[in-house]
Amino acid sequence: MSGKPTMNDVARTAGVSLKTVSRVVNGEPSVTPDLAARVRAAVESLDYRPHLGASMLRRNDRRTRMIGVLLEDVANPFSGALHRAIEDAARDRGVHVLTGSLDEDEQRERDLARAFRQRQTDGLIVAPAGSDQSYLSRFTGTPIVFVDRPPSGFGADTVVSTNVAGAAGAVRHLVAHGHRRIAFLGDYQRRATARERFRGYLQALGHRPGPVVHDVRGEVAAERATLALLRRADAPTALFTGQNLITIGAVRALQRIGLHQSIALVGFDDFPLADLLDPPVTVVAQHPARMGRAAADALFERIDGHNGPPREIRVATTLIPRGSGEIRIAPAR
Amino acid sequence: MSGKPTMNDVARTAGVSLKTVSRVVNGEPSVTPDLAARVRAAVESLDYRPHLGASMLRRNDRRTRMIGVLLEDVANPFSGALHRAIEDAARDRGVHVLTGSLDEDEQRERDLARAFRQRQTDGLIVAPAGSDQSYLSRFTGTPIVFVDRPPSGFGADTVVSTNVAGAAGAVRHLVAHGHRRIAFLGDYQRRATARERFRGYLQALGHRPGPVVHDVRGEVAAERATLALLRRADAPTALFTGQNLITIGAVRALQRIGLHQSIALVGFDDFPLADLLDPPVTVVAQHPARMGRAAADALFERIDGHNGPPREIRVATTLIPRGSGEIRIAPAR
DNA sequence: ATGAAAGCGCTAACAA
DNA sequence: TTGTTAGCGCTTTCAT
Repeated sequence: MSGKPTMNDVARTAGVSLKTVSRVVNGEPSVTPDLAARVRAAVESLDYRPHLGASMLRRNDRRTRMIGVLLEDVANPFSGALHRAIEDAARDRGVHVLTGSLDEDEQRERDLARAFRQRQTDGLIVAPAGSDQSYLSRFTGTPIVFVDRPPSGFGADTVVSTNVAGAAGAVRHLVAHGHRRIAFLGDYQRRATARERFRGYLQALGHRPGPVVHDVRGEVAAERATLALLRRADAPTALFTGQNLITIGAVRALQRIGLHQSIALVGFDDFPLADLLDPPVTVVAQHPARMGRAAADALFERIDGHNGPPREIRVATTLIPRGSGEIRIAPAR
Repeated sequence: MSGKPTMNDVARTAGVSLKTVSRVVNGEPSVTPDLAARVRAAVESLDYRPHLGASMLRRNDRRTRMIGVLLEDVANPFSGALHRAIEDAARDRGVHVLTGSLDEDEQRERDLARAFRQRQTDGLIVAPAGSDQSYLSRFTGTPIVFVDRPPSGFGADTVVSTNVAGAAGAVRHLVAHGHRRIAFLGDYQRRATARERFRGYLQALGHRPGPVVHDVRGEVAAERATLALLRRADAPTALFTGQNLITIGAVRALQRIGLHQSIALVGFDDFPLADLLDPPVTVVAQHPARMGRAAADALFERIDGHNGPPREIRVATTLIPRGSGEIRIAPAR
């Protein structure tokens, strides 16, 4: 009786059997109002809370009502928005969320996936860091949904942006403003998303692509790459940046050399305060909240027993013209 | 055998007793190498993973190696940074993190705190939404640490910024640049943090405060309040904004009426891209990563049995001059 | 060094 | 309607 009270303590206090307490706690109807009241009083006076772990151990459905979410980094805005949407969907169902940041580390992806599974999470939502998810094939009984990036070597529901169409739209937008030499600055090409965005870029430009820089990683690298690009003899008149941080790095570079009003820029993925910069940055916005919701919905369907083939859910992007993408090409003189 | 393998399945496969498997799995030394090898082989071949819930149920230390973290909103950058720092500290100890967003809803705070406790989390880190945490006094055996905001009606370790000193420093910075009419725009005064920042403002200005607007909530309200302030006869020459979103709202207002180069601004709490705005925004930066780490460290100390009186841990802020706060007062003409 | 029995807190299956 | 018994997967205690 010194530690937390158990069902047995409640039973003793209420003068009923253990099972009667269980019935009341679980809202089974077949209990006399009189007894139920006594049980509830005992629960109240002892401040008894059922032990979910113990109950789940014995229960037939074996649900922990807990899911695991593996994100790139819970501190970045995109991951944060995904996380929040998943949390909201989970809350509607009384499910709690375990999270972990992967930092592009595939070892951590495997470790965390295993650890969460070992905690009997009812399912997993994964924004993959590694380039091989085949280790998940042993995860029988734990539904998995991928988000933001498609998996390799393992099939499951996947929620991703319309990367090709979004990138192509961005580049066509620049073409419509008179640009012909449009540069591409993109993330690691080993990532499917980066490849897709590059594909969209190529698609929009037909067979006349501009200068291309792949495998740009992070803001600082993007700033450097942009500066290098603009010093070239065939310097582009417009930039298409394939990712968040690359866009910000490019903005820094343009401001630094005073070309922010003359070189056009469209970035893939929106970011906070993009509309407050000078000029405001035109982006292809992804919709992380919709993506998170879609991923959670898909996961819960699977948890509820849906058993169809893997689905690919594409979430449309939105071009948001704000200024930087509408800079027209300087008239030849 | 159709579901996940249990320790018993492993024992049968390896031809040893259940307890021997338990010993091997838990790394107890007293097992013959020969038997240990057989057990490990069986574990491997069955892909056996111990059931953490079951083990924790029987174990003496009763640790789930899971903590709960209640934040304002996992999607906002400050909460995200806190969360990430806590996650990193937890990972060092093999602990996993359950999170929940409170959205300033005190009901949700109580519900989630209870729910996490019911899941036997080893401890809780709470950024309180409500103005009364006395319900936590029933949470015996579950250590709690507060972060970002102090609790009311319940004593526990608390990690907060040096709000008074930070705010006073910001205002003195403006005074040093010639300003005398410095406005204060602050969050809900029922929040201790908002009150502290206001106190710092008053402290720096002695008994000659400028125009004050309290209870500004959100970006849009801040923009409106700023516009109203600047239309007044005694319009301030400088603004001190007591919170993130208020700062951004003020920036919008200043840009909109073209006063961003003439009215000085210092904001409490840094935000992404503040340095890319025009002018770059001077802020009193908080250090959410340090705060999260400090909160996690304090919590783990408590979990490990430390039993001293509640501690208040203050994390120093940093004034980051970027431009907006160094605008000098326009010479009288 | 190994194993058998008991039991963590709870629910399923069955009985009264 | 209520209670009894068994047992979820594991660790403890105590015997061998």
